[in-house]
Amino acid sequence: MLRHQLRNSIGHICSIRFLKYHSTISSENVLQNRRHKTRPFSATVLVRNARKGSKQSFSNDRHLHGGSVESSIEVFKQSDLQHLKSLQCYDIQEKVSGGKTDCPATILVFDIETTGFSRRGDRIIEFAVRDLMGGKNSTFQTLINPEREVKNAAVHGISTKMVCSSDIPRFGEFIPILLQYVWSRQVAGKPVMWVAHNGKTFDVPFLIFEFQRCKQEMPADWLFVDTLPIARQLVDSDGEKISSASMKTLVERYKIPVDGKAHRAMHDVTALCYVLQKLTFELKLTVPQLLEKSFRVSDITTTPPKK
DNA sequence: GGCCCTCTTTAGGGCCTT
Repeated sequence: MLRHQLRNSIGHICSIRFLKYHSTISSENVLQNRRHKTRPFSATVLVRNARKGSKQSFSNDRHLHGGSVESSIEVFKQSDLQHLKSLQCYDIQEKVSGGKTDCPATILVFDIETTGFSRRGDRIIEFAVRDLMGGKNSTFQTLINPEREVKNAAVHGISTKMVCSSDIPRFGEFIPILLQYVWSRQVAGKPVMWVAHNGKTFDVPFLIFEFQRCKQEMPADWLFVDTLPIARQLVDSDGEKISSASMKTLVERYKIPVDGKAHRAMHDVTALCYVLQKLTFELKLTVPQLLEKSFRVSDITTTPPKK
């Protein structure tokens, strides 16, 4: 039995366990040859200040532009982390010593906040991602300027005033920052596997439409995994399939001690990291099996967004 | 809007995401 054990940056102690490595799908199968190496994330993007006509520099350094772009955000309390550590079955630190693992993909857990549910009519206003491998700069989040009123601030607490500002990057300005982040995390010869809850019908189509609006193409070697259909395979104590597979239900099921505000992107990303760990352990899912369940942008049916 | 389930498949309703 070969285990893939990953470490994320949640206090450097969280782990994810995948049982039974018997891949029928290899990195080479899912990734076109690339020569990326893991690099420090130091994206610098010139963004024109629409109001002042000047140029500003964005990077992933902490607390830039009024906190709109941040890294390494801690959401869970240390006491809660100790509780979670006690639930682990092994010591992840040993398995990732040397900073290398045999995991066949770079796993990026992500979440977005939007102005609503319509992929065509609404826009992304916040993006957060966490590389399960952890380490320095493993997290990344930013507000995004939708250039329109935010009418659902009651849901996530993100107001029009917070995002419709010249110092908040528009999505087109965010894309090169995102690509630089991914580039800094991607391991040579291995694919990037994006993970989101209900990603196939929400997060990923939103990303696709935003890229289309900006006339940009998403990298062909990006794969996506939706945890919602996976979670729907869970059964309750009576052996019946669970009636709800929402994030709220899963957080309660696994007794994940969340802190902070739900429906903020990084909060939900951190919760999903724990859910993914518990989910894959309970269903005995390996990373190769997750890769087999993954889909590509080309698998999503889309029509051009309305302008 | 896509997916899943059932009282179904020539359909309808609920879930899930903000």
